[in-house]
Amino acid sequence: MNQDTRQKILQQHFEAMHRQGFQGMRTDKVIAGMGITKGAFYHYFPDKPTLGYAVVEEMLAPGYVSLFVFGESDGHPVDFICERLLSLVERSTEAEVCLGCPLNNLMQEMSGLDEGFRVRLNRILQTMQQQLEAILQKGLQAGQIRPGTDAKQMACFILSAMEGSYGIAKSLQSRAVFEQSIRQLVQFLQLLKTSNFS
Amino acid sequence: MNQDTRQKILQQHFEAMHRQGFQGMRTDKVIAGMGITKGAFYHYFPDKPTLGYAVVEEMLAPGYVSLFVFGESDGHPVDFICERLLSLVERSTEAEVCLGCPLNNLMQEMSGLDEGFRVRLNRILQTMQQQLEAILQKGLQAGQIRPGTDAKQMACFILSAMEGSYGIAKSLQSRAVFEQSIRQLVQFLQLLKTSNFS
Amino acid sequence: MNQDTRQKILQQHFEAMHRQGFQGMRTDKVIAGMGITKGAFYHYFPDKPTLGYAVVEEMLAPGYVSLFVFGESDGHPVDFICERLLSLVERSTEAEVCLGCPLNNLMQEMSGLDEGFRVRLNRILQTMQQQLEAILQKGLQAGQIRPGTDAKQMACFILSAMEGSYGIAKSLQSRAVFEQSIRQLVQFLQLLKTSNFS
Amino acid sequence: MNQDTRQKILQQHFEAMHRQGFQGMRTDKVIAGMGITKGAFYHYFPDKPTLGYAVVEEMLAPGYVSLFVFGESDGHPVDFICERLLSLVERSTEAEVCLGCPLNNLMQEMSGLDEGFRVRLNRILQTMQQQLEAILQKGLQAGQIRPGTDAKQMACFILSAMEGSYGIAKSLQSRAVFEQSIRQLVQFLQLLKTSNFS
DNA sequence: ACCGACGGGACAACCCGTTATT
DNA sequence: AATAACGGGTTGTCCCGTCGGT
Repeated sequence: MNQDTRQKILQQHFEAMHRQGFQGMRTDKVIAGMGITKGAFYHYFPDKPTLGYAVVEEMLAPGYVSLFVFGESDGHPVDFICERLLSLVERSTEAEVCLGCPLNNLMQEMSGLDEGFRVRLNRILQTMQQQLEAILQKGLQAGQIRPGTDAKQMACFILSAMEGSYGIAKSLQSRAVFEQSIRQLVQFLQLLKTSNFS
Repeated sequence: MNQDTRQKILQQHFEAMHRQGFQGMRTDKVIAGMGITKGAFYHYFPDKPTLGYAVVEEMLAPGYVSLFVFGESDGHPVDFICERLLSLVERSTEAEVCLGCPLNNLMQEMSGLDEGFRVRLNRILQTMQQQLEAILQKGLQAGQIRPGTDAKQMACFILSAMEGSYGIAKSLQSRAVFEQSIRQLVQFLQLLKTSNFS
Repeated sequence: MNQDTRQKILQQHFEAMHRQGFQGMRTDKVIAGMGITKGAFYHYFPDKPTLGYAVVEEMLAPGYVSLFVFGESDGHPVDFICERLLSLVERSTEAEVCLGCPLNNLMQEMSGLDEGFRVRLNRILQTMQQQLEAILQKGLQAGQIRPGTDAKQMACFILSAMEGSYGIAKSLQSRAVFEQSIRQLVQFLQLLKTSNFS
Repeated sequence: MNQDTRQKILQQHFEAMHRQGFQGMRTDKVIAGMGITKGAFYHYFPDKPTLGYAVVEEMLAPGYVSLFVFGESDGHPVDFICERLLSLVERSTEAEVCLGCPLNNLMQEMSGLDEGFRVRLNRILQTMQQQLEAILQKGLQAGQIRPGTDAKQMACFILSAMEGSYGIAKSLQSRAVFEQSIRQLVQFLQLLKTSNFS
């Protein structure tokens, strides 16, 4: 396995999927654009869906499952989560926001159509949810987070608001909207802190 | 113009787009499934994109632009918004949640690819945003909403969280997730009320 | 349905199947050779197998199921069958023998691979077998055929010898072989007559 | 030359050809199924047709050319031939009959398409024909077979009926049909004996 | 207003064979 | 003796749109 060629195929198709969606992406166009041939493509991947799954697992997942990894010295749980959300904003360019969050794009397009995509995308989603849940749980036990907060539901809501912000900003083609929306989320999350309640 | 046929074409294609997306929808199949022929379709619509635009404007838009219409007797602005959000939850079935919000689906799929879709979908989005903004503004002026709240940004955030909830719930194929996520949003929104702060 | 175009598609593909077999036949080549386009082909047939089935039922079957239709005034059963077998020889040209019997060709190629072909080809085979069986039965009851002859098994054997003759002659590319082989069969069949036994 | 690998390639491809025909057989699949790679295949065979020819000569031919080898002590010529035909029936399983006679399958599929196959398959056919012819000739000279019998034509007919029986039985997927058809042939052949005529 | 035959360009997947390499 | 990457032509199928008719 020439991992170099395989990696290049994955990379180019990841970008094409990001731009046009999985269904809209044309493998032959991408292949021609790379200067390789169909033979090379089908040597590494049996078909288009399998390539798509590989893109999800090898290109998409790593960036997401490492987003909310919480260490001992990462301070207040809420601050950590907020910092991570804001880092998404800082890192993203106008162009990237306009293309949308690759994870969100694929979920909306493929989750309802293809089992293989759904399970892989949900795996990412659930990992992030569990990470957030664990962080919030820790804060609850440490008395840093307002009692009564449902860690699991809150984790789910954070993901919803985060992906929703990506989605609305994509449609409105505006990084500013993304930033504002995430900042609103962050403001709300601050209210989860024990100290912010009398 | 037999508006009946036209309407049926719109309806059937709306459902197909909801299920498979615009690109995934095959006009051939939908037409055959209706028991009519290509001639009928191309009599009313010059091509596939134009049909798509008509679906957005005539099938999609009405339901959304009427969602946040605020009357004099609708009580506290925040309560109104929350009530409207919860009505979305109540009205939706498991199946509908799994198919996703038609507006969100289309935005994620087509906003980056087709100008015609983007402007029409954004029109819906902006209408809802302005309605929410106006409602919040009213609450601010009446002293019902905590001063310092940015009405425009909050409107945008509400839409993000709402559509994000739809999106995550769709991928996880769970109406329960949708409900919990919207309820979390509602809880946060309650904190905007003046009375909830000491 | 423009039966004219459909019929031409069937005719051309029948000939191509006769020459190259079903798997070896390339629809696009045949289509191009006809001067029509893929659009026309797929308007009449959903896929290649379905076309193949139509060829079997509409092009192949008629000639075979009408071969052994026995009337009141057709004389001695054995003579009738022999006459029909010899008519096959007379009608066939050197070229036709070299291409083989279309029925036999398809049976050998497709019966083991495709259920749809097998049932349709067997339908033809069984019709011929039942016709032969009925003819022989009649001869038995009329005392024209040697008692003890198993009509069903004999019918089956006649078909085997007939198709086998086609097959061997095809491989040896020789109409003469076909003729000699059928004549041997005819000689044997004469021995079934009551009068030929002392 | 590692004859072991070469032999395994031949064996596996022989089976695949028996199942799917030469054109239907995919060298890719067979090679992958063996756990070897293309390099091994193309080390021993320059291309697919050449492999096919080797299968015919090394796998197919031996079994057929040894079928009708007549010794001094083999008794009455007709009985010998009948015994050999019945041995085919006895040796064959239901599954084998359903797959068809490898020789017959290949002849019907490839004789009209490929010169290389035709000459090799005809070589087998002609060997068997000459063997049968010689046996019958011997019987004629010894007065064991009815004078007037044309040894060459009869040899040809026997092969036709034998392969035809295989073919019809294959299509009908029934070993019983094969057995009955061969038994009918055997009964007819008994009539060639001098002693059976008054 | 609607029908249905057809054009025509994609597009995914298949599969035989070559070549550099060890 | 054998591997694995890769080339590249082919094949079946799909599907949007057109056009002449009724």
